[in-house]
Order: sequence, then C-alpha cells, then structure tokens
Amino acid sequence: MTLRATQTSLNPAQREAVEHGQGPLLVLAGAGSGKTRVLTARIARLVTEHGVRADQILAVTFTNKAAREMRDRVGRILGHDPRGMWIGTFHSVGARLLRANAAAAGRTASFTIYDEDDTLGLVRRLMDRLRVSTKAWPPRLVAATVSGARNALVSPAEYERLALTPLAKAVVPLYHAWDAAFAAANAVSFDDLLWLPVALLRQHDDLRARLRRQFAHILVDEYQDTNRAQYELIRLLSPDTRDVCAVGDDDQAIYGWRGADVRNILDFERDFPGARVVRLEENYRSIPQVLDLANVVISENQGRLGKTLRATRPGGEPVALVGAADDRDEADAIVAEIESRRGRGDFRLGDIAILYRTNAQSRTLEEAFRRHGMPYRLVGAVRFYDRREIRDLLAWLRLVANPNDVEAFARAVAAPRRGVGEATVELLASGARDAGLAILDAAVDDRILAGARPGTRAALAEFAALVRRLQARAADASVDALLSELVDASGYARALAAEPDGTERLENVAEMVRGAAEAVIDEGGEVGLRPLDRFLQQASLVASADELGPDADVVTMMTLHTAKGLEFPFVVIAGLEEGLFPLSRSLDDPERLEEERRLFYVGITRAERFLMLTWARSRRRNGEMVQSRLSSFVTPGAEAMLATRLTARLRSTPRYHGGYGGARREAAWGEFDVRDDAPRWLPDPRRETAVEAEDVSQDIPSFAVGERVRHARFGSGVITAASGSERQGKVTIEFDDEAVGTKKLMVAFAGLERDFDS
DNA sequence: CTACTTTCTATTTTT
DNA sequence: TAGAAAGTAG
Repeated sequence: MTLRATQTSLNPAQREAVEHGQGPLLVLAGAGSGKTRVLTARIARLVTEHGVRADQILAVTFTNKAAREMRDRVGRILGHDPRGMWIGTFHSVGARLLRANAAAAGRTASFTIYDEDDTLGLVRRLMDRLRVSTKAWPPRLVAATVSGARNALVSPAEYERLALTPLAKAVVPLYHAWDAAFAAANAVSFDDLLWLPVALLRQHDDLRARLRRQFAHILVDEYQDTNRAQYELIRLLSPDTRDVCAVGDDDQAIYGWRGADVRNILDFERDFPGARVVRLEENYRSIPQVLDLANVVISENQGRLGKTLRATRPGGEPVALVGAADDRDEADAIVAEIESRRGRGDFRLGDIAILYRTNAQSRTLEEAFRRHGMPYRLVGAVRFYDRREIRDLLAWLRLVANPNDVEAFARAVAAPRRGVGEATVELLASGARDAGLAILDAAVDDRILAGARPGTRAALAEFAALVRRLQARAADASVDALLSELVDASGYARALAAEPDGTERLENVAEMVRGAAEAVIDEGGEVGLRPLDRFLQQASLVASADELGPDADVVTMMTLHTAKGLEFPFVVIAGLEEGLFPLSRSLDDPERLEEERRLFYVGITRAERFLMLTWARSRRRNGEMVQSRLSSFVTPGAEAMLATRLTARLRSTPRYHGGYGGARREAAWGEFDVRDDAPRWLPDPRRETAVEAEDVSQDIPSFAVGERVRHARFGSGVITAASGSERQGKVTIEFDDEAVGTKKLMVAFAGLERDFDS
C-alpha cells in the first residue's frame, strides 16, 4: 500500500466525522475516501480523549478480514492491542451473544453452526419427515426461501399469513418445524446467528438493557449491506445516547440478493433523528481516469444519495478496453499485458488483481497463467474448509463437541465408510428425536436399533465409543492433539492414503492440524469456552476474503464481490459482456441491473494506477460456446474515455474488419416476442452450439404463452412465461399437479409436447 | 449398504 | 460441463 497524505492528516470532512461528539452519525464514504481511517481514528479518540473503556465499544464489520484490519489499526494508533473491545463480524458478534445466552435460545454453549450443506441436509430430512416432495420443491429452493424469511425477520406464523405462492405454501410447514429441528440438533443456521440474538433481545428486557448500557458506542462498517436482521440487531443494541456511527456507501450496495436492504442507509436519518451526515468524496486511491469512468458508470443509476468522487492523485493512463475473440484469447491478452508491464517495471505481480463476475471464469484464466508459467493465487474458489477431507474431520470434531449434531453424525459415521449409510442415519435421527436423545446416544440404544443388522450395530458401537473417548479428551486436550488422535484412531488417515489423490489430501489434513495448533493460541475474547468450541466457531465463520494472506508476489484472481474493500495498483475486470456482466438474469429487473452496475462500480474503484477492461466475442459457458456483445455498462459516454483495442485474433476474424465499433453495431438477434405486452428486455446473447450446423431447430418446437404442454415427468400444465431465444429458450410452466407447482424449464431439454387432449 | 452408472439440471455473487 | 441426484447391481 502506498503512503498517502491522509496517513498523516485528516481532511476537513474526515476530521468532522472523527471529532463528532455523541449522537448518531452517518458517514457516506465514497470508494477510497479513507473510511477505515475515519472509523479507527474515531475509536482511538473515544479511548484516548474520552476515557471510554474498551469493552464499551462495539464495532461491526462484514468480513473477518475487515475486523482484523480494524483491530490492528486501532491497536497501532493506541500503541497496544485493544483488548476487550468488541470488534467482529455481524455473525461472530451474534454467535458470541448467543453463546453467552444459549439456554434462553434452547441451546447449550457448545451449539454448532450449520453451514449451507448442513442446513440443506436438515431441510432434506425435514421434507422427508413431513412428506413434502423434494421433486416438486428442490431443497435448495426451500432453504433459500426460509433464509430469506429469516433475514427479513419474518416468523413462521407471519410467513404463513403471507404465503401466497405454491412454493411459499409448501414451505410453511417446514418453516414451522424449523426451529425445533435445529434446537434438537443443538445447532443454529447461519441466519440464526442474527435471528436468535434479535429474538433474545426483543424478549428479554433485562438483557437488552444491560447490553445497551454496556455498548455506549457502536460503529458499523458497510452499512449499505445490512439486511433487516442486522439492522434490527444494531437498533436493539444501540445505547440510549444513540451513539451509533454508520459508515457506508449506497453506490457500493451489492448484497441485495442476500437480503441486504439499501434502504437501511437511505433511511438512517429517519431511524436516528438528529443524525449528522458527513460525506467523504475525496478519493485518495485512484487516478482521475479511473474515477471519471466510475462516476460516469454509476451516474446511470437512479435513486442514489448522490456523490461524486474527486481525485486527489495526479493523472495517469487512460483506462484500456480490450476486445478478444474468445475467452482463451482474452486470458492470453491479459497475461501478455501483465508480462509487458512487468517487464517495464511498472508493476510487480503482487500489485495485480483480475476480477470477474462468476467463479467459473477463473478456469480459463488459470489455464492461461499456467501455460505461461505465471504465478497466481485464487481467492475464494475452493475454500480450504470446503475440501472434502477437511469437512469430514470438522464433522468429527463437531460431533465430539455436540453429540446432538445430526448432520455431523451423518458425515462422520461415513468417514471412513463403515457400513453405516443413509438409511441407518435416518433410523437413528428419527429414533433420537422421538426418544429425546442425542443421536450419538441413539446409536447405542437397543430399542432404537431393534431392526438394525448385527454388523451395523457393531460398527455403530465402535464409532460411538471412539467419539465418546475423544469427548473425554476434549475437556483438556488441545484441538490439534484431538485431531491427530482422531485421524489416527478412526482409520481416516489409512483410508485417505488408499485413495488416488490421497497424498495431497493427507497434506491438507496435516495443514489443518497445524492450523488448529495456531488457532488455539488465538483467543477471541470469549470466556468459558473449550478450545474445541472456539476452533469450530472460527472454522465455521471464515469467508473467502479472509484467506487473503500477506502478499506473495503473485497475481490475485477473485470475484468482484470478494474484491470489495480491497485495492490494487493494476486491476483487470474480465468478461465485460452483455449477459455475463451484467448477468442475463438481472436484465429484466431494473433494481437488479442497478445492483450489477454498482458491482461494476466497485470493481472499477479497486484500481489505483491502471485499469483494464476486457471482453470476449465468444465464450465457453456451461459447455457451449456463447456469442456475446460488449456489455451495456460500457455506454457510448463511457467508451469515449477508454483506450480501446482488439486482439490480433479478433482483428483477423473476417466479420470484424470494420474495427472495434463493429461489435456494437451488430444487429440485435434472437429476440422473440413472447406476447405483445411482454416487457422488452435486452436480447439474450446468441448461443452457437456445436450442433448448430445440423439445424436442430426443427426438432425443438417453439411454444407460446398460454399454450398447454405435457412433460414426461411433471404431467400437463400451462405456459405462463417464456424467455430467451428459440433454441435456448426457457419457459415457465404452471403444472396441473399441485405438488409439482411451477417450474422453469429449458425448451431444448425438457422434451415438451403440445397437450391436445385437454 | 455401497459402489457404480446413468440421468438430470443448473449454471451468480457469500457472511 | 460438471456436479449432484437417482437408479441399479452386487
């Protein structure tokens, strides 16, 4: 990071924010305007000039990385570690509140945190038990629906009242059974780390009053990305003095799809009357060429608080826009650019980041980097904790910590395989539920095991005995010792070693043991917890951005979302194609399109000295070549600011001899009207499939809205909507069978027939 | 019950 | 295309 003038002095707006006395304060901080500096300076000032105790300060962020950075910087200003200060993510703060008040939430302090997969497993079991068809309603969809309700603070009872769609109606009984199922497993979902503390604070006046008194000063980072539950948590905790400092940027709100509500920041002044609003518009990060583009791009959005970034850096190079023939060509062009600039000594590899909309794009880039022998690191694609072997061992540890954890049991008992499968787990889970036992106890309960085969019983007995033994060790042993023992005693290491790529996996296991040894040292300020509980919590709440270690000198690749809050001297944003960025699914919804545009804005403003945008004329997507046009985000106004060029391969494509502009002027194609009053969305990018030459279109009938069709599995129904081109079209069908409901299908694959009978 | 094969379907972002 | 789910054989 470069040393800036702001490191030594504050500009007037920053000073105003830092020195603002008690009472609500909203800091609208444009990208690169020094908001972290303001936050940390304000915290330090509370301590040094107002004599505030560390534990009276609560500072909330979204990522562990941001929290860590805040803690470090506050510590640096104070000259010592801010011990006792509550600096953490929303979820870790929620977890901490919940652990301290677990009994009130029907849990023990050792409750486990279910990730998406675990939650999905629980949903499947619940659907199975309540006879809700997983065919008609994919568990993923059900889980996402409940998650949405939780984040919006909608209770099961309220949800039932609001349930109108067939999906919502199917979800109602599941949502009603939700909390009991989680409580029985002594587990909480991710969303519940916010929902349950909110519920506790609402119900228990004494607890709320106590915490309000304790947290005399609250600071919230990235306020624009808070959802209802997070907002409510802050509101419930805010002290009577209303000393809440929210920092955010409505132009960088990019988590609406996860329930974040920009209105939280837009309405701050209403929620906290008398709030002072400070705007930080001076940008210390980027050259004017980059900021000009950012301003032009974001000005397309409606409904902003309105802010213009002002450059403080001297001018540099114009932003580059490179058109390529296909994704491989694009990757090669990026590598070539990096090579030439590094050769000139402009940048080190560690200065460079490549950002993209979807994780899938990283593959082509990786291949190109490997081909050219250029080192890189991927952030967030496959998280360490997502690896199979790591998840297996975490399941073991979780079961040791929490014998009620059904999902952990199911996973651990099958790692390594010991002849206990899904059917047996199901037997134990329901038996445990009926008898009010922990699933680990059910595994050795004669009544529950009545129907099980002797071999299964023996395997279960051995398994349960081992877990119990580890449980006894967990009271005093360190997590790494516990891990080593279980890897050995369970036979997991032996089983892994026998696998094809076992060596690498064993290496990961070793790394996990090392990590556990270090994690134990790292105390998060929580008292009364076993090292094991602390380790598990830490492992459950890591996010991809957290993996960003100190810079090795390699190129960094990540999604635009994970890049939020970061900065790099040289940034490449790849895949600027209509349908990819913005993603085609946001094209027919103005709000989502604006969110995509904000994401672009976030990406642009990551760049310090050089920004390069790239797009590819055709790209492999999900196994087929897709033809694309330049993204509509590059408006003519924006384009005028760019230094545009084409790769040699694109130039040599006959169709594009007309030069760069040819790409834009290409006719819109593939549009087909569903019906006359249908909204006119932008045309989908045309797809060229390998079979195109053989004119497959004859075999794919086209359908119109209102037509009746028949599907082999789902039966008959009516088409209620259609989209996309003929060959790649999708239709929404409302099936007659209530249990099937409404589905969106690809015409080409669905094998639909016209239904003449009815 | 597991391991293998076939089929399907989803292709966005993640605390 | 790939990854998961469902189906099948042993």
